[in-house]
Amino acid sequence: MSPVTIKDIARLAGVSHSTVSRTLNGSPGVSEKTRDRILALCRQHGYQVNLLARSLSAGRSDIISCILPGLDNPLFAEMVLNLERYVQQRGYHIMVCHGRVEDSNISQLFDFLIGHRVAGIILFSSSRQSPELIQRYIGRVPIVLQGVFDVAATSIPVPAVTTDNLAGGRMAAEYLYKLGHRRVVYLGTRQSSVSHSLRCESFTNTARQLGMSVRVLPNETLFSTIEVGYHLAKQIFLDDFQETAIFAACDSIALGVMTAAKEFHLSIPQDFSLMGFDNISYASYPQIRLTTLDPHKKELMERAVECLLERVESSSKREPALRLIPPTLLERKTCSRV
Amino acid sequence: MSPVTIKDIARLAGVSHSTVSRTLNGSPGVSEKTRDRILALCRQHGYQVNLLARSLSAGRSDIISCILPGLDNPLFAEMVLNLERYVQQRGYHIMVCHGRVEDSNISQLFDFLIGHRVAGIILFSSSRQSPELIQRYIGRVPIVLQGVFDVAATSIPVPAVTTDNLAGGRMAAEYLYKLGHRRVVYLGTRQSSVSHSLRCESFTNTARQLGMSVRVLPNETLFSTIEVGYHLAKQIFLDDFQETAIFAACDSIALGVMTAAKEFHLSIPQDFSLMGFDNISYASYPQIRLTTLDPHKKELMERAVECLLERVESSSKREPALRLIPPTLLERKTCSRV
DNA sequence: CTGTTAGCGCCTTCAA
DNA sequence: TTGAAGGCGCTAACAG
Repeated sequence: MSPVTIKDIARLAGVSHSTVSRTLNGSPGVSEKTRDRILALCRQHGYQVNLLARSLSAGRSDIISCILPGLDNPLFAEMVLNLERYVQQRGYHIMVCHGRVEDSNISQLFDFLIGHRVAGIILFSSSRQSPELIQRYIGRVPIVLQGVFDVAATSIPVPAVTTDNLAGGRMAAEYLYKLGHRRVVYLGTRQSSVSHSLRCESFTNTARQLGMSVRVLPNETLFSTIEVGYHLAKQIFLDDFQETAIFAACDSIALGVMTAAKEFHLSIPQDFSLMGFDNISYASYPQIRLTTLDPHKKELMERAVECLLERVESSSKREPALRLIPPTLLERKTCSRV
Repeated sequence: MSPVTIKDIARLAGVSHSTVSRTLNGSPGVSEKTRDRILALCRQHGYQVNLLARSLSAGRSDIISCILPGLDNPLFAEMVLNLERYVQQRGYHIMVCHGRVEDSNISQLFDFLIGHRVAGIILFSSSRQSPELIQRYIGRVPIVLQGVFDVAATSIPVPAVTTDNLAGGRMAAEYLYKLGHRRVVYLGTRQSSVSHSLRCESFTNTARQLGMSVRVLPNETLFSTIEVGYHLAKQIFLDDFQETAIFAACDSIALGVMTAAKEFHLSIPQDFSLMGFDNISYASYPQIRLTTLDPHKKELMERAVECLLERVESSSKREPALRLIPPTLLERKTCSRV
C-alpha cells in the first residue's frame, strides 16, 4: 500500500526512471509509444507524483501561503476567494494560515512556511509591527504585505498592496460635508492598526478643514467586530449624542452601530447618517444597504499576486513599493442630507 | 543567499552531517560539547530545517489539511479556530483549503494534498457525494469526514464526526410543541445536504407525530446564506403566512428571516417564533439572541482530530464509524409561548 | 530516443 | 561518541 513511485513504473515499463520522469514532465525526447505505455501504467497503478520530492529537487514548492489575522472577518474571507483564483491562474496553490503579527508564535509560523520552502507569503496585517517582522524574513522568502505600513516610521520599505486609506478618509469627510453634516463622529479607530489610524487621521483632518466638528471614539480592543461596534455605539448613544453622522472604522463596526441604533429606537438615516469601510457582502443586503467605501478586493488581490510572483519568478530586486488602490464611494441608503 | 544546510553546519563544526542531524533531532549519542557547538553555529547562521527533505525522508509530513466548502460561513470559521488548536496540541500544523465535494476539480485538490503527503485530511461536507469521494481516496491517506453521510445508502462506512441532526430536529419540534405551537414551517432545507435532509425529516416526523402541521420550504440554491434566508422568508410572508413558528435550517438562514421580518413589520417572537441551528457567534449578539441548537463545535473538532490521528499514528484499521454528538438547545429570545 | 549518474537535504543503519 | 554509506522520490546534465 505504500505509494507507487517512478521507479516502480520504470520497472514495469522496462525503461529507466528518467524516461518516466521525462514523460511525466512533458519533456521532449520520448517516443510516442513508450510515452503511451508509461502513461497507461501510471493510470493503471494510480501513480501520483511525490510533490515533496519534486519540490526538494526544484528547491522550491508551488505553494503560496497567505497569513490571515482571522477567518471570522468576512472581509478576509472575500479577499481570499479572489486571491485563490488569481494564484491558481498562475499555476500555484494557496495555503491559508491563521496568525497575527502580534502573536508571540508568529515566527514559528514563518519558520514553518520557510521550512517548507513555500514560494511566497502574502501577509494580511495592518499592525505597526509588520514591517519589522517582514524585514526579518524578506531575505529568505518573497513576502508581500496586504495592508499598510507607516511610511514615515519605516526605514526600509516593504512590498505592500493596500487600500488608499487617506483617500478613503478624505472622501468620507467630503461626502458627509456635502450632505450638510457639520458634527460627526469617527467610531472605532484601533491604535494598533495603521490602516485605521490613517483613515481616522485623514477623515478628521479633512473634516476639520471643512469646518466640521469631529469626535473620535477609539476601539480599545484588538478586534473590529460587530460586537465591538455595538458596544462603542451604545457608549455614544448614552453620552449625549448630538452628532448627525457616524463614520465607522469598518463595515463590521457599522453593523454593530445599526444593531445598537435599533435598541435605542434611532432610525438610520433619519436620526443619523452612517458610513462604513470595506464593502463586505453582508453590507449590501436588503434592509442593510450600508453606504460604504469599496476597497476593490479583486484588484487588491490581483495586484498582490502580481507583486509577489514578480519577486518569486524573477527574484528581481525591484524596489519594494507601497501600491495604493483608491477606494470608491458606494452610496446606498444609510446616509441622507441633513 | 541560498539556505544553509546541515552539511554547511557540519563543515563549520568540523563534524559529519549525521552528527548535526543527530543533535538537531535530540538523538542520543552526541557529546555535550559538540552538541553545544553545533547548536551555536545553527543559531549563528540562521539554520532552518528543510521540512521538505525531512518529510520526504520520513515519508510523511506533519501537515493536516482541512477542506472547507467556504470561508465565508461563520460556522466554519469558528470550527477551524478550534480545529487549529487541537491539531497544534498534537504537534501538527493545519493547512486550510477551499473546496466543495461537488466541484469538478475536487480530485485535483486531493491529488495535490496526497502528492504533498499530508498526514491526514478533514473534509467538511454534508454532500451526498462525499462518501464516494472519500472511498476513492481513503486507502491513500487518512480522511475523516466532518459531516454526515447517509448510512443507509453507503455500503462502506466512512469515518465521520458530526452533529446528531436527527436529535436536533426532534428537540426543535418538541420544544416548539411545548411552547404551544401547532402550525410550523421548516425553512431552507437543501436537497443536496444530508445534514439538512436529516434535520428536516426528523423535525417534520416528530412534529407530525405530535399533531402539528408542518410546511417545508426547500432551498434550491447550493448555499445557506443570510441572503438565501431573506428571500425564502419573503416568499413565506407574501404567501399567506398562518404558521406561528419557523425552524430555519441553520442560523444564517434564520438571520435572513429576521431581516425579512423587519421589512414586513413582523416582530419576533411576538408575531412568530424563530429557531436556528449552529449557534454561530453572531446569533448570540444582543438584539439578535437567536434561540438555536448548539452543535458543540469544540467537542466536534476535538473528536475529529482524535479520530483522524488515531488513523494517522497507528494506521489502525479501526472500524470506521459515524460519531454523533447531540446538540444542545439554547433558549434565547426568539421563541415564545403561543 | 534512452540510460547512467549525480544531487536536492535529511535520516538512519552499520561500523569503527 | 562519531563517520561513512545508502536511501527517500524526483529532476537534470551528460553520454551514448
